[in-house]
Amino acid sequence: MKIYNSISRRKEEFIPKEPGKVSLYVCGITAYDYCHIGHARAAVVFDVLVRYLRYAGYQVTFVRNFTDVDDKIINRSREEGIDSQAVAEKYIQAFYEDMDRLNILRPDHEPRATEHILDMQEVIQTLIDKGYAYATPSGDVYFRVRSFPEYGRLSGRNIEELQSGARIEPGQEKEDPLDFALWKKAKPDEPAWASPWGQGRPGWHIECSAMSQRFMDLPLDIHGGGQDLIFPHHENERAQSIAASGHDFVRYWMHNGFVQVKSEKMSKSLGNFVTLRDIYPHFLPEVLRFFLLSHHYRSPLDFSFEGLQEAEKGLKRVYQTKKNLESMTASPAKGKGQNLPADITQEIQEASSQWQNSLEDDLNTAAALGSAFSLVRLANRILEDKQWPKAADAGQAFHNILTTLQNLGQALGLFSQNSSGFLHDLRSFRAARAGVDTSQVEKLIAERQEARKKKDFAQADSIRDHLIQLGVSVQDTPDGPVWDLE
RNA sequence: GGCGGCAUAGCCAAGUGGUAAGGCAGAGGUCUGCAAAACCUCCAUUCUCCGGUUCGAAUCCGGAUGCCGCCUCCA
Repeated sequence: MKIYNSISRRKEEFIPKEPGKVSLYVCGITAYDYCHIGHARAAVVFDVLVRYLRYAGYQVTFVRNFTDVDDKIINRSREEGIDSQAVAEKYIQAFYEDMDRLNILRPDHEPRATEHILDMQEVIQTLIDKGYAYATPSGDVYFRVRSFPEYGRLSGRNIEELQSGARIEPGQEKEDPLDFALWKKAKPDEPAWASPWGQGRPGWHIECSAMSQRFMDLPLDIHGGGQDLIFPHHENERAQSIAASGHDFVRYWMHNGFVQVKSEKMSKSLGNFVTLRDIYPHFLPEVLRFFLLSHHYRSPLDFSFEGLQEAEKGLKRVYQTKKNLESMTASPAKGKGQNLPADITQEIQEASSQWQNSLEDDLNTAAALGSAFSLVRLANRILEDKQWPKAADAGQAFHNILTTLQNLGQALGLFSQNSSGFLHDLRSFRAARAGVDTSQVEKLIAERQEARKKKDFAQADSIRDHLIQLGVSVQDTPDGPVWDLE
C-alpha cells in the first residue's frame, strides 16, 4: 500500500514497523460542542483506513483520544453553568451518537486526557530532566523549542520565520517566545491537578504525546488528523515525543483535507459550519458518508446540500441494483448451458479487483467507488437482458458481483444495510424533505386502486395527476402500486 | 510578508510519462394501454494560460493568472 506521508511530502510504500501489525493514533475531538462535517470527514477517512488495513490482513491497534480539559471546555462550562467534566461528558456522548450513525467503528482505545494526567506529568518530568523543558517560578512548564534542532521539519517552517510572528503574552515567563506550554498553573475556578510544579493542568499538545506512547510503542506506524493540526499541534507533539523518548515518533503522518463551504473553510468565526445534527433530519447518514468518500481525502471538499442530493442518487442506484441482485440470487434461474459473453465476464473480473488497487494507492476512495458503479452497470446489463439472466454462469456472475460489493462496502463502510430497508428509509427522508404527507399519499393511492378496479381510468388518472403535483409518482407493478418521489 | 496546496466536460470528481474512470444533469432508446420508475446507449480530439524537456505530458520543469489553506484555537 502507498501512503502520502506529510513529513516527506510524497507517497511512500507503507511498511509497518512490525510485519502484519499497524499502530495508529488519530487526534480526536475537544469535547465542547456538537460535531460538524469536518469532524465527520476526519472520522470517516481514518475509519476507512482502519477498515481497509484490517481487510488487507493487518492487525491494527487504533487509538483516538478525547480532549476533556481545555480552555474552550472551561468557557463552555461557564456558559452552561455546569462543571467542565459534565460539559465534556455531554459532548462525548453526542459524538458517539453522531459517529455511530455514520458507521464509524470504535477505536481500540479512547483515552481521555483527564485519565492520563500522571502519564503526562511523567513525560514532562523527563523533558525537564533532559533539559528540553523548564518550570517557571510561578508554576508553568514550557518546552524549550530551540533545544530541539529538528523543530519545524513536519510543518516545513524554520525557527527564524516562526520567531518573527511569536510574542510573549503579558504575565508569561517564557525564555523564548517560541516556547509552548506543557503545564499551565491553575487559575481560580479552573479544574486543576497536583503536580511537582504546583496545582495546574496539562497543555494541549502533551496529552497526545503521553497517551500515544502509553498505549503503543514508539515509533507509531501512522499518526493522523486534520491538516490544520500539522502546526502547531503535531509539530509540538513530535518535538515532545522524540525529545522525551529518544526514539523517532511517527513513521507515516497522514492529514485529511478540509471541508469547505463555497470554497471557504468551515469555521465558527465565519458562521458557516454545518453540524451532523443539522444534516441527519434531512439525509441518511450513509448518504453523508458516501458524499465524503466520493472525494480524495487530501483534497479540500466543498460541502453543499446539492452535493448531498447527488450522492443520495448515486447511493440509491447501488442499493437498487443490490436489491435486484439479491432477489435474483435468492431464486436462481436454471442455467441453460450457454455462457455470458466473454467480455462481460472479463469486465466483472477487472472491476472486482480494481477497487482494492485504488485503496492501495493512498486510500483513493473516489476511484474505488468508480469500481462499485462499474459493477452496478455490469449487473444491470445482465439483469435487463432477455437471455443473459438464464445463462449457465449468470448465477456465478451475480454472486461475484454481490461479493465484491460486499467486500468493497466493508472496507468503505458502505452498502451494508438491508437493501429494502435502506430504500424504504430513503423514500421516507425524501418525502419529509419534499413536505409530502405519507399517509395522504397512501390514501390517494388506495382511492386510485379502487377506481382502477372499477375500470374508472379517468378517475384513476386524475388521482395520479394529483399525486404528481404533490411530487409523487406511482408505478403500477404486478405486485400492486409502488410510489416514490419524483 | 513567509510556507504550502489546488486549477480536468453544464455541475461534482478520479487520473503523477503512453494517448481522458465514475457520478449528477442532458439527449436518444428498451419496457409500458398511456405514464412513471428502472435499465441500456450516447455525451471532453482535450485537461486555466504561455514556454520547455521527451518518440510521447492532464501528468515532469520554468513562468503567468485565479482560488484556497496554514503561520492564533480548530478535523
